[in-house]
Order: sequence, then C-alpha cells, then structure tokens
Amino acid sequence: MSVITRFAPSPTGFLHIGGARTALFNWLFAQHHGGHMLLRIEDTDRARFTEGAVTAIHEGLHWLGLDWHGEPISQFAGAGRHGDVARQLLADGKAYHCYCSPEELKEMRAAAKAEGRSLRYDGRWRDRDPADAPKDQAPVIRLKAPQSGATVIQDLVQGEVTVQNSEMDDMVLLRADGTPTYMLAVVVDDHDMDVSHIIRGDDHLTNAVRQSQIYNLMGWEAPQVAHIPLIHGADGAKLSKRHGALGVEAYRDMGILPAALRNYLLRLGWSHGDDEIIETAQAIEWFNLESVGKSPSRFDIPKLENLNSHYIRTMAESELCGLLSDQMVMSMDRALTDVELARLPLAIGALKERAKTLVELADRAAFLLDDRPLAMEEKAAKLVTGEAPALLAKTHACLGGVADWNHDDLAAAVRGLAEAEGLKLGKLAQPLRAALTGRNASPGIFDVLYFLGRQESLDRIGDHMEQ
RNA sequence: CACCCCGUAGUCUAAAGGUUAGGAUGUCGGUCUUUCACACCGAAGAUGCUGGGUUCAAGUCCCGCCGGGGUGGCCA
Repeated sequence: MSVITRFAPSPTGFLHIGGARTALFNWLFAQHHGGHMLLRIEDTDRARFTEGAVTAIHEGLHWLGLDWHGEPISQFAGAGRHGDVARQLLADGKAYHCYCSPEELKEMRAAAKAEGRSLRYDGRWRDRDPADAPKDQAPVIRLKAPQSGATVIQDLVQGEVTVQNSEMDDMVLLRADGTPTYMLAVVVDDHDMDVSHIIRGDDHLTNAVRQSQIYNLMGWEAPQVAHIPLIHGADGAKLSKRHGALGVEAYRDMGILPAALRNYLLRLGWSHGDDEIIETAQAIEWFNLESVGKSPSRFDIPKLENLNSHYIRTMAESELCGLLSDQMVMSMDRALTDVELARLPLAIGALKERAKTLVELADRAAFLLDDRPLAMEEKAAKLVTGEAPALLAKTHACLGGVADWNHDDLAAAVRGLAEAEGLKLGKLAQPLRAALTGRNASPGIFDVLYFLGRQESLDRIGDHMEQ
C-alpha cells in the first residue's frame, strides 16, 4: 500500500510557521516512502473563509518548495457526503438525534461547573424516546460513543495513548443546520482520500482519540497517526502574533532562503545523530517518524540565520545573484542599471561570506550602486578627515597610473604607495575604503576597486581628496 | 477543575540501563588579516525540574511533587 499523507490547514490568511513544519514533515515522509502528499483546505468555517487566504497557503508552500499531489481539496465541498455518513450512523443506531438547544447546553455546563462536575454533555437524549422531541428545536446528530472501556490509539510519535471512554462525551457530528462538524469531516475526508498517515500538530492528539471512535463505529480502518509537538516562541509560550514573524512570508521578507528554513524546521524536533546541515535530498532519505521528539521546541532566529548564511554561501552564485538583484531592487526601490548589474557577479563571491540574510547581503552590496556622492556612515565620515584627503589625492594619482585594472596590479600599486609613504597598509586602506564604499567595513579593498572599475573608483576617491 | 502530552547548558538536540553527559547554535577569548566577515583554535556554560523507589549501575525504568503545553464548542 502506498503512503498518502495530507496537509490540512485552515485558511487563516498565511502559512503559519508551525503549519509549514507540519507540511514539511508530511512531505518528507511521503517522499521518503515514494508516496505523495495531498492538500486539503479546512474551509468549513464559512464565516471566516476568504479566497485570498487559500492563495496565501498555496504561495507559502510553493515558496518553501513543498508540492502536493493533484488538486487541492475543499473540505466544505464535501459537506453532502459528510451528512450522508452521519445519517448512515443514525440509521445504524450508532448515532442519535439530540434536541438540546444551545441555551440548554449552556445551562447544563454552568450547573456542572457549579457542582464541580465534568463539563461534558450528559447524553440526555441518547436513549430518550424520539416522540419526546420538541417541535421547535431542530436536532443535531451525536455519535453514540462507547461509555465503558477505553479507546487506545497507537501514535507513531507519542506512542500508545489511552483515554477512558468515560472521559469522552457524545460528540456532535451534524449541526442543527445540517452542516458537518470538523470531527466528522476530517474522518470522512481522510478515509475517502485514502490517507495512510496523518501527521499533524499534537494539539489534535486528544481529538485523534475521539476521531478513532468514528472510525470504529463506521467499521473503517483508521490511518496511522503521528502527532508532532508544537513550536513555541523564544519565551516558551505558544507562537502568536506578539512573537513577530508568524507566516513563512515573513521569513522570506527577512531574507531567509527556503532551503535554510526547511533545514531549520526539520531539525526542530527531529534529529539524525549529530548532523546539523541536512539538505533536502538527504532529508528525504533519512526522515522517519521515530526520531521526532515529543517535547515542544522554541523558535530560535539566530540558529535559523546561521543555517541561512550556510545556504547563502553554498548555493550557486548565478542563482544568488538573481536573488540579490531582486532584493536590491526592493530595498533601493529602483531598477539597477546594466553597469550596476554587471558588478554583481564579480562581487558576489566576496559578498556572500558576509551576510546571514538576503537583506543583509543587499545592504552589504549597496556600495556597488552608482549613487555619488556616496552617503557616508558616521565611522566612515571620520576616516576621510585629517590626513586622509591628502593621502587620497596621492592614491588617486597612483591608481590613475595603473594600466591594467585587475586585483593584483591594484594591490601592487596600493602596497607600493603605502611603502613609499612609510605607512602601514591599514592607514591607507581605511580612508580608501571609506571613500569607495561610504562604510568602514567592506570586502577586501583591492576587490572593491576591481568591482567598481577604474572610472567609478577614481571618481569616488576624487569626492574626498584634497583639491 | 478533569484528562492527555512534555521537562538534558540561553536555544535546538545526542547517547540498545554502563567511560569524564557528546554535537550544533549563541556568548566570551585567540589565530589569520587592510576593515568586516569567513575559516581555524580555545573557554565558560547542565548539581539532568524536584523528591523517593527498582538496580551492582538511572538522563534513561516506576511513583509522587512542581513547572510548561494541549484538550475539554452546534470553532477548526
């Protein structure tokens, strides 16, 4: 039997980072077993549904590089089928009509709470004569759940989980308005979609036990389940808006690479010995549910950035150049000229060692843009005062005589000048760096000269030298 | 309140019941160097939540306590 997993997010407006990890695990597991992952949108809550929210999930998954098999499935579209299953259960005597009004249930819970009893539905319509049904109250259909014994599920991550049936009440399957509840819809859909493995957040663990009751009563074979721990924020609390980045697009905007996020999310709660850098192909080969940890983990941006810098350094330079120019266009809010664009491939090797994110990379590359006179950072401005203008004038003259504008000849010229002036190279290099880049930190100074080319370099030096 | 799950350095984690609890990240220091970064070297950082028990031996198995999380809807 082939492995079929599914990712089933609610359309909340973005692909939540926790959902992204759930999707990743589902995808890796399916890939590992040569199966496939399906996508189902849990859109039965029509009041909150928007088409844009579905698009956001698609885009998030595409960006992360996680593809699904076939057309996305709308859970809402299956409402008719869900209703049929509920009615079948009813006909088989495995479910019953409950005529409690919402007010009555509310009172029941209030009374139970006051007396310190369980808040569960007390099953008052379970065995009552339907002839007692009030005329003015449309009924819901509740599952006639077992009342004694225990329900046990074998979870691939959590192990054996046992809940006494006395701890669970008769859940609503079909609402008074005829629409199915989530509990029913999930079970029917997973069954109809031939899902073999359900991998989801462990906030569904107790739901899984209740859902298994539906499988049992329908006589269906239940899929294997694996409930993975949730991701928490740096403070240990559940990830929420106040933790900042929530959706994967927020990480994209921070300049995080999909490969880095995949690697980070994978290692959060899953491990393979001491391995840290695990590329996707390797992850597919290694991934298993047994190695998923059971404790919740905290999201740590510095470690993500460390992984990101690794992927920036190791990815193909041509591809990185494309990402860099896109990022620069976004950061600078203008298109790049052909001259500027031509500098990117020259500088990318030196630049990529110095950035943890694409945003930082673009910032470090800003000096490659022709925006004279250069905006000077405070520390750089100080470097071009005092003796510097005179020194820069000599440098200008010296460099003007370099016939072949390449790294080695430029290095020889600048080193020669420093020696002639009786200066350490740094004394000359720092003002030069400031004049050329507007910063006090940059790639090697001979590289910078080379990237900018003769004319631009000399012009920038000219802006700061003694006339 | 009830039930379920979890608890190893700041963070992510490793270790069929068996050396000095390993690695990564972060932090600090150093080497290299024209700056920054990379790379490399080194350091600090864990009385394993806590208290019992089983065992020749417990991070690992059992029980209690504490702490965190989840669930307890005609939300998903």
